[in-house]
Parts: sequence; C-alpha cells; structure tokens
Amino acid sequence: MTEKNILAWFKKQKWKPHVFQMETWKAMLAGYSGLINAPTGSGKTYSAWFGILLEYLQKYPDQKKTKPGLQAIWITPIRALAKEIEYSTSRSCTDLGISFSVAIRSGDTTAGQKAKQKKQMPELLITTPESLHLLLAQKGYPDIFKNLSTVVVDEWHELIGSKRGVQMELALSRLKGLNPDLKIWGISATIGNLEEAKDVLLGKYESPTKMIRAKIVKNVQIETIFPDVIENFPWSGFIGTQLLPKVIPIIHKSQSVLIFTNTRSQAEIWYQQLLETEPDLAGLIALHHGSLDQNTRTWVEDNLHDGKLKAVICTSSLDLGVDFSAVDTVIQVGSPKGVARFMQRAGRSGHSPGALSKIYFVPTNSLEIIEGAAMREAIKQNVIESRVPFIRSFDVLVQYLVTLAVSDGFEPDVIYKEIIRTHCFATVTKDEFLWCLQFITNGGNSLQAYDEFYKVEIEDGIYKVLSRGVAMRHRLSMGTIVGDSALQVKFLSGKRLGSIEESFISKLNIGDVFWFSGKNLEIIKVHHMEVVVKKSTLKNGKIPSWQGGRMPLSSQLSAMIRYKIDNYLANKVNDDPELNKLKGLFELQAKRSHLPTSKEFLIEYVQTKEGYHVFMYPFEGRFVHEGMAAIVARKISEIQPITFSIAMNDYGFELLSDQEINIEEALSLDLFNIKNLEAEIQMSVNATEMSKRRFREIASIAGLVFQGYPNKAMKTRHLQANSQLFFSVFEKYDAENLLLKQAYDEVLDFQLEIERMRMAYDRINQQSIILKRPIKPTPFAFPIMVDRTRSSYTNENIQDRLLKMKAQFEKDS
DNA sequence: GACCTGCTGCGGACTG
Repeated sequence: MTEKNILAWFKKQKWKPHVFQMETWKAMLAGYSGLINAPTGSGKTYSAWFGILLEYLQKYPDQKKTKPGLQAIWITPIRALAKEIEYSTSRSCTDLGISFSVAIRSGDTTAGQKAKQKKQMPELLITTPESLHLLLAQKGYPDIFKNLSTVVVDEWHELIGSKRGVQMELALSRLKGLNPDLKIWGISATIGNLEEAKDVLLGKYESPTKMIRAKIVKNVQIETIFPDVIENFPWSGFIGTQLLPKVIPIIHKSQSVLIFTNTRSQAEIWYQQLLETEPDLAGLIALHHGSLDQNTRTWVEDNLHDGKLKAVICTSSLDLGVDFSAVDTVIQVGSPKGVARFMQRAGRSGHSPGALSKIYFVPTNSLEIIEGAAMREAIKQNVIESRVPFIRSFDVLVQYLVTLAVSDGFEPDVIYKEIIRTHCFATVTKDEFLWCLQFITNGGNSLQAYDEFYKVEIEDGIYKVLSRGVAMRHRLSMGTIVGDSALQVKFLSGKRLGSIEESFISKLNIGDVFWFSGKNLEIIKVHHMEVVVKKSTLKNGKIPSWQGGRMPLSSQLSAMIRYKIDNYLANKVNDDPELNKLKGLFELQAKRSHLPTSKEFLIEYVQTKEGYHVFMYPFEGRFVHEGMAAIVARKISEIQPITFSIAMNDYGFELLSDQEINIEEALSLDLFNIKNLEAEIQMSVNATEMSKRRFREIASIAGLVFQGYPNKAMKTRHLQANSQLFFSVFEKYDAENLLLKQAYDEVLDFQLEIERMRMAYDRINQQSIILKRPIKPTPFAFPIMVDRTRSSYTNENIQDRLLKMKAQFEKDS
C-alpha cells in the first residue's frame, strides 16, 4: 500500500488531487508543520488526511499486524463536523483496504465507548479542544500520546480569536513537550492575518514550518434586494420583513435556501411571517438557532443535508458545519457586519470547487443598502478581517494548570518552559507563573482563609489534585465557553424545545402565549429553571429576545462604506445599483446637512423638542463609538456643567442634553486631539463596571465560581453575584491579582476596541471637520435617535428621569 | 413619520 494506491483510488473516484493537496502530503512526510489555507469545498480535509495516512503506511507497511495506537488527532471546533470527518476518513480506509481505525471523542461519546478507547485508542482520534483537555486530565495520559505524530486543527480561523484558541495552544504545548517531533497542521479559511495564525498555532519551536495556500478562487456574486420605492423604506429598524415578499419568489425558484439573520428573535420573526404569508411552505421550511433544542437542530441539519427542506432560517448556528450540498441559494438579512462572515455564509452554497457562490443581501433599513456595495468592493479588493489572538489569558492558564494537576500532576519548571513557547503566554514572567501556582494552591493573597481554594497540593515538588471532589468538579467545568444560564422550555410530555432567558419569561404570566421554536406556546407553569408549555391556538404571542453578544461592524467593512460614499460623490455609481438606489436618501442628507467625503468628519447639531443633540459619524462600529461618545461628553462637560444621554449605532453616535451645547467652543478645544487614550478612557468610561461584568467569564474559566452540575444550572443572578463578590474582594485586598487585571485589559481590547479607536482618532485628526446645524434630524441621525428611545428603560435613563422629576418638583415648590 | 436587535462554540472517570 503506497502513495500509488492512493492516487489510483482518487482516479477511481474520478477525482484528481489538487496541487495544494499533494503539496501538503509532501510537506507532512518531510516532517514539516504548517498551515493550509483553502476555501470550503476544495477538499481540504483530504489534504491533511492523506498526509496522515501516507505517513502511517510508510512507518508501518505491515499495518495489519501492528497496533501502534494513537497516531494522529484531528481537532474540530464543533461536534457536528466530527461526524463528517469520521465518515470521510473511515470510508477512505475501507475503500483502500487499509486497517486504520478512526473514532470520535466528544461530549456525545458514551461511557462505554470511552472505556473501549481507554483499552485501545484508535489510530485517528477526532475530538474537540475541550475533550482533548479532558484527556490531559486523565491518569497516565502521556502513555496515550506516546506514538502520536500529527495533530490537525481544522477550522483554525474559528478558534484563533477566542479563548478556545488559547486552550488549543496550551494542549499543543503539552503534546509537543511530550513529543518534540510532533507535527502540527492547521486548516484555515482566509483571514487577514494568516501568517500570524500559523505562528500562533505552531508556537515557538525550531521545527520547519510551511504555509500552503490552495490557489482556488472563490467567485462570489452579491445581489441586493431592493424595495421598489426607497421613499417608503424605513430609515431605521433591523428586522427587514418589509422585503419578505421579494424573498418568497427566490425561495420558490431555488432548490434549497439558507436565510441567515443576525439574531435569534429575528429568525423566529422571519419564520413566523414566512409561514403566514406563504402557508404552502409549511413542513418545507425550518428554523435553526442556538437556543433551540439539540434534537430539533439535528433534525433540521439532517433534512437539509438530504435536500428535504426548501428553506432554513438560521443564525450563525449554521455558519460552520456539515456540507449542505443541496443548498444552492444563500440570503443574508441585515448587515453582515464583516467581510469574512459574509464570505463564509456565501460559501455555504455552490460547494464544488470553482462553483459560483451567489448570495442575496436583504437590507433592513435605508442606509444599510450601502453595505451591499461595500461588501462587493471588499471582495473585489480582497480586503478581509483579521482574527486577533488572545494574549495573557491567565484564566485559561489557571484552568490548564489544575487540569494537569488532576491527572498525574506536573513539575512547574517543565510546564513553565512549555507555556512560554506559546504565543499567548510568551511574555509571562516567572513571578507571574508563581502567582498562578499560588493561586491554585491556596487561592492567592486574598482567599487564603477559604480552603475550597486549596485545590492543588505539592508532593515532592509535583503539583497534584488529591481530592476526588475537586477533580470531579474541575472536569465538569473545563472549557472556556461560559454560557448564560437559561430556562428550559418543555412540553408536558417532557419533550424539550430549547431555552429562553429569565428576563423574558419574568415579564409573562401563567396562561400567556409566546412564540418560540416556530410555535405558539402557552405557559402552564414555571419552576426549577423550567418553563412547561402546551401548544396554543392563539395567533399572536410575544417573541422572546436573547441578550447575546453584540457584534460591531468590522473596521474593514466600515472603511468600504466610507469608500462607497466617496464613489457616490464622485459619480462613480455604475457598478453598484445600491448607490443609484440611495440617491434620494443621500440627496436629502446633503440638503438637510451634508454628505461627508472620506476626507471630512461630519458633526450635526440639532434642536428638537427632546432637547439638544450632537451627532458625530466616525463610521467605526458601535464599540468604538461607545468609548468615543463618553470621551467627547466628558470633554464638553469640562467647559460647561452638563449631562448627556448617549446613544450610538455602527455609523455614529449622539449626545443629547436638555441644555444648549456650545458646540463651537467645544470644537475649539480640539476634541479629537488625544494624547493618552488609555487615560482618557479611564476618566470617561466606567471601566470598573464594565470589567466587573467581564469578570464573570474569567471567574468561571479560572474555576472561582462553579457553574453547577449538568442539567442543574445555577441561576444567572447567583453566578453574577458570586463573581462580583470575588471582583470586589480582589479590588479591595489584592489589586495585583492577575485575573482582575485581565478583566480590565479585556475591556480595553474587546469591549472598547482601543486599538481601533486609536486608528479612528488618527483618521479624524486628518479629516476636516464639517459642522452643520440641520433644522430636522437627518437620515444619518434618525436611526441613532430611534436606538436611544428604544432603550429608554435602562438604569441610566431611569436616573435621568428621576433627575427630571426632581427638577420638576423644585420648579413647582 | 419612519422602531419588534444583539451570534456561536464544549462538557467526569475513578475505584471496587
């Protein structure tokens, strides 16, 4: 059995291996580590898989007699993908007559299967980052990995920008420590920082590395769905069902459609309205998002795979995963927020190499139409976002150290040398590492009085967990994904439908009806984190919303939007029907105020019956705007005592006050000349409050708070309260706590996007400021104003209201 | 006059 046989097999399959695949095999056989960059549907799995197989055949030509144990590990970020990899790898073994066993190890793996694996590991183990760490927490784990020669990390672009990526780096550092010859291969879709992605994955070792790029062009065609009359299209809003009548014919003429929405509630709304307008589609369309029960989701995936569904309305839950070859059309509803995401979604259709991926873009408000043109330009210019890797994530490090202590225990010196070879922990000093050791042995400076934090003990210099209880709890809470605890929705029969948030259900009573999982449901009772429901015959129910993550518009896409406005102003509208369509709106913006070129920075000052508004439009995504708005507000309040309420969206922000604002004077202060951005932020933003919220995740990953046993989730407010308690204790007694510092750093890096803010300030300082005083709010301003009124029940506004009431009271008396 | 925001991912095994 040689390479020849494999090539012959390919021939039999009528499949000619691509150059990049052969390149990969060669590099793997020559002992390289590396990163493969290939689009989905190009055969990237086989590129790495046959490398593994060929090496195995070379090492053990007589494979039928030898049982060398675990040869390779294949990491996938989601379980659904594991099944697909298992299918294609084991099928090719059967076809080729090679004795090479393949098995999955994930949360789905039964105890029996695990026991079997323990006796005899397969040659290829397909697993997740979390399950790999669980293996590292087993007694005698080095034995499992002793013959391991290759680790493949699939979809590395998905992991690199998250703490799961950090977890991966740590596991690899250990495996590399056990076996210095270990080869590591990543597979990644195109991202802006591929070279960095490779370096982060492979760590700092001497071994030779290679980047392999499949030069396969993915043709993406974007078609924006327009309203007939732009004048009737709303200026704000994010649901977009106005255009539903135009989406229906697309569904009918397609074989199978994926409709991506940005939020779970939006998916529910679209599903509901689609059924209402087109009852014939009942049974042919389905819903898929992260809060639906796993069984429902699997059913949808299977039927989509088999081509039995005409359309599925989904969220990012179907961004990744199984190959849905039946899908020939993709629709994106609302802003795609970023180029990479949009490309990923577009790629879910037209799966064969070289095939055209067509994606329809359905804008949900007028201004958003421009994003269709911006996206087309980004793809033309090949502009794509980077995924920034985490650094110095001490929460993950602390968890990892306990993991190793749960197994056979570890020697600190050995592990320190390994972790500083990772990208994430390269700058960790000996002292910082000692801090981590202390933290896991006695809780650090402030928790020494509580023995529950004496998790790890030292025996002959080896750090070990001796308590079975600590070990069990640790195994249960491994991983870096901290979910929001939610209530389970169930029928009386016990059938699960999915989960919704406490805050939503608390607004309803027994007997009320809500729409969820594509059904109208009546509440029978709520107890023990469960909502028991029955089907309702009522037509209308409230639709739940979930407090998920908020994704800002990417800076690449923002830049393209500014560029497209320039194009419009320069009359270069030929390639983009979007710009033609926006003519009326842009003319109104120019008439009432001004349409800024990319060399201009527009500020609008408007008086309405609500008060005095200042609008600014950096077009830099809502996170940056949040920070900028706070800084501008503070600077203005230095010249006149004034309070503002602040609102923002992805295009700009608003400061509103009931007092007149001396905007000229404020501008003369050089509002945007920032010398020390970090200091400005500290003075303007309530960083402590933001960090406190951020700390919940860190406390959970670091094992400070226990999330509860499976299926017995703790209430969100308990978790929140516990982590806040630790936060306050550390603030008071342990200011040097590395986890505390990490919370502050994460707020600056991810919540306020400080680097991006810095670039935005640099740009604004190059621009000329255009101040306009429109009589009425402009098309740019309107969506931001609406955003503010919508959130009028936040604490901040209650405070405002109280103040107003107080003022009123003073006036009356 | 325009309004139904807020994603995804994972998950015990030891001892008798």
